[in-house]
Amino acid sequence: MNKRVTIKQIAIELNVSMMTVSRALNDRSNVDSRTKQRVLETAARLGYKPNYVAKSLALNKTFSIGVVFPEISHSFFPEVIKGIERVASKNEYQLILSYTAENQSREIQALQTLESKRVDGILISMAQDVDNTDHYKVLIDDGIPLTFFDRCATGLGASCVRIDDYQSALLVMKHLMGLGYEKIAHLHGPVELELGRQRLEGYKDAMKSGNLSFREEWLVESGFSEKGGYEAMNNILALRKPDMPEAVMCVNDPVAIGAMEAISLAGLKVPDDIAITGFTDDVRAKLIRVPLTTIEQPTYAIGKKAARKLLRHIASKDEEVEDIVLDTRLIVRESCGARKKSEKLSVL
Amino acid sequence: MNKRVTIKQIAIELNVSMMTVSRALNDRSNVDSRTKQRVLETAARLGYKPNYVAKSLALNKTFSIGVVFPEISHSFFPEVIKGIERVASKNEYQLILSYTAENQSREIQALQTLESKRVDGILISMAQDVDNTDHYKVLIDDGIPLTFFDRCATGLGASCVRIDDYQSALLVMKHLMGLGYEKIAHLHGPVELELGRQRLEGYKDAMKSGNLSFREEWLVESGFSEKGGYEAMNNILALRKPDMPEAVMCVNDPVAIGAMEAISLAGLKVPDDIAITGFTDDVRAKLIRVPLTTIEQPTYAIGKKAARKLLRHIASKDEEVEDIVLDTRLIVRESCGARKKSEKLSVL
DNA sequence: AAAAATAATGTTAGCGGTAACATTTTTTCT
DNA sequence: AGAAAAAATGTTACCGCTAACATTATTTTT
Repeated sequence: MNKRVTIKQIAIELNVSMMTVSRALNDRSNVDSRTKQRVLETAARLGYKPNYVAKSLALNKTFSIGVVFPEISHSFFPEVIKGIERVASKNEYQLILSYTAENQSREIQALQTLESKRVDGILISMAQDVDNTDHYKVLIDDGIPLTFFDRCATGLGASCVRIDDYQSALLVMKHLMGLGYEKIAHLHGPVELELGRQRLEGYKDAMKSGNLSFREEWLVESGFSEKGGYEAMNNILALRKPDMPEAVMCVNDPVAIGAMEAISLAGLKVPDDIAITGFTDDVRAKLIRVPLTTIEQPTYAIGKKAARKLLRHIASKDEEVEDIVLDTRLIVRESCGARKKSEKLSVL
Repeated sequence: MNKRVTIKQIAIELNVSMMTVSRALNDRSNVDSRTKQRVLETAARLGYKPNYVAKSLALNKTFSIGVVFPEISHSFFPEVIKGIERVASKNEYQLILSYTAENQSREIQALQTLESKRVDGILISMAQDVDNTDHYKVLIDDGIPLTFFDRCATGLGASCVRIDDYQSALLVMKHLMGLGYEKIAHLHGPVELELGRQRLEGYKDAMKSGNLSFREEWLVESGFSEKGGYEAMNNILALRKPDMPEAVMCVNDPVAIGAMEAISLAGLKVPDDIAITGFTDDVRAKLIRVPLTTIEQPTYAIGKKAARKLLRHIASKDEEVEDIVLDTRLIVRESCGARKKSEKLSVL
C-alpha cells in the first residue's frame, strides 16, 4: 500500500502552494485554467483521494446525516430508509445508520455517537420504550438539526414527518362500524409514543361518536411486534363469551398478524368469529391466508420528505419547524368480512 | 447554541495541559487519579462531547465501516444488515450504509465516497450489473480491508461470507427430481455474479447427473426481482405445449413470486400445472397462497460472520483471507406438490 | 540522602485540509 | 505608459486531538 497521496504532494510536484491545489480541486473560480488542468492531471496520475475527515474538521461539516430507527426486520423502515437514501445521495450526503432495537439506552448511545461524529443532522424515529426526551433536547440545544419521522416527539420544536394517526384510526373505525361491528377492541401501541396515543384516541373518539360503550379489557397494550400482538390477543380471547369483542383494531400489521395467529390457534376464524384490522400495509398484509384490511402509508414518501426537510434545516438555521402530515388510505381486504359481504351482494 | 466545548477549554479551566486532559478522558494509565477525577467532572460540567472527526484525523482511524448493498426492499439484506449492526455496535463501530440499487456506477460512487470518508473497512454485496472488478482492486491496493457477503467477487484476495450456492441448487434439484419432475426450467440470475453462475451450474449438473436433457429455452435470465421473474416466466409460458417444463427452479424468492403471478394470470396452477421453487426464504415465502419450497439461508449469521471477519482484517493486516461458506437448508412447502403427496400418502 | 526508577505532566509537531488575509502577476482603463 | 482593478497565487493560522519525546515530581532502592 503506497502512502496516501495528499494535497501537499501534488503541490510539491507542481511547485505551487497547497492552496492553489486545494482551489483547483474544489473548482474555485479564481484559479488559472491551465493550472487547474495541471493539478487535476497530477492528482489523477498520483491517485489522489480527498480526505473527507480532514476536510470535515477544517470545514466543520461532515456531509453525513445520522438515521436512527427502532426496527429493521419488517418492511416499513427499510422502505423509509430507501426514501431517505434517495434524497441524501442526490445531495451528496451519506447516511450513518443506527438501529436501536426499540431500546431507549441504545437510542441515547446512538445519538451521542452521532453527535460526536459531528453529523450535520439527524433523522430519528423514536424507540418504543422512550420515556423522556432529554436526549433530544441535548441535541437541539447543541444546534444539531433534528427531524423526526413516523414516531415523533412533540413539543421540542423539531420538525416531524408523519401520517395523521388520529384520522387514520378514525378511518379504520368508521370502516368497522360501517360494517356493523359494535363490540370493538383495540390492541394499542405504547402510549409513550404520540403515534400510540393518537391511534388510541381515534379509537376512543370513534367509539364515543358511535355511541358505543367499551370495556377496559378491550384495551390491551401490544407493542409493535407479532409476539406482542399474539400475547395481547390471548388476553382478549380469555374474556368470557359475553365480553368478547367482534372486531379488533390493531395498532399495526405485525400485531394484527400475531393476533390472527392467536385467533387461529384458539380455533376461531377471521373474520367470521372476529374481524381484524391492521395499520401500515406490511408486505405480508395482502399475502396472508386472510388478507388484512389495513392503512396504507406513503412509506417511501415519508423518507423523502423527512430527508428534504432535514437538509433544509441543515442549510439554514432559520428553516421553519414544520409538522408535515401525509395522507393515508384505507385498504379493504378480507379480514373484516367486507369483501365477502360485497361478494355475496354481487351474487344476489 | 453554546460554542462547542473542547479539550483545550477543560485544560484551561483546570490549569493543566491538553495532553493531561486527553489522557484522563481516554482513561490512560499514567494519570494521577485525582487529576483524572477533576477532568471527568469538569468535562461533564461543561458538557464536553469528544470530536471524533478530529480524533479520526489524528489517529488515522474512524471507527466506522461502510456497508454497500444492492437492495433493501426485500427481507434478505435488512436481516443481514441487522447482523452486521449487532457485531459492529458491540465493537463500537458505526455503520455507514450505501445502497446501490443494483447499479454499478452507484456502487463505484459509493466505494469512492467511503474511501474518502476513510472508513476502516468495507462490507459489500455486489450489484447485479457489475461487469468488472477494478473498483474493488483500487480499494484493496489502497489497503482498505474489504469483505464480501452473499454476492462475492472471486480472485481478488478478499474474504467472502456466503452460502454454497452450488450445493444448495443441487439440493433443490434433487428435491424436484425426487418428486419425479424431469422437465425442469431455471430462471437464473445474472451470470456476472458468482452466485448466479453457481446456482446455474448446480442446475445443469443436476440435470446431467439425472440424465435429463434440457432445452436452451428453459434457461431464462430473470434478474432478482418479482418483475424479472414475472417476465422471464412469461417467456417460458409462451413455449409450445410439448416444450413446456413441469417445474421451474427460480434463482430467488422474489423471482419465484413473480413467476407464480405469471402462472396464475395464465390460468395455470402451482404446483399442479407447474411446480416452483425459490431461494432465500423471503418473509413472504410461507405466507403466499401456495407456500413456496425454498432454500433457507442463515441471513443474520451471514451478517455477523461477515462483520467479524472484517473487524479481524481491520485489526490485523495479516488476517487470513477466507471463503466462509455457511450451511443452508431446504424448506419443503407446497409449491412442488411434495406436501400434498405426502398428505395423500398419510391418508392411504 | 543521593542515585535510580517510576509516575505524572508538559511541549512540540503533525494528521490533511481550508479560511482569511497578503502578496504578486496580469489585465484593463484612461 | 502608469495607475487602478482584477485575477492568480502564496502565507499564516487554525479545525480538535494525539503520538512521541522532554521535563518535572514522586517514589523506591541501597
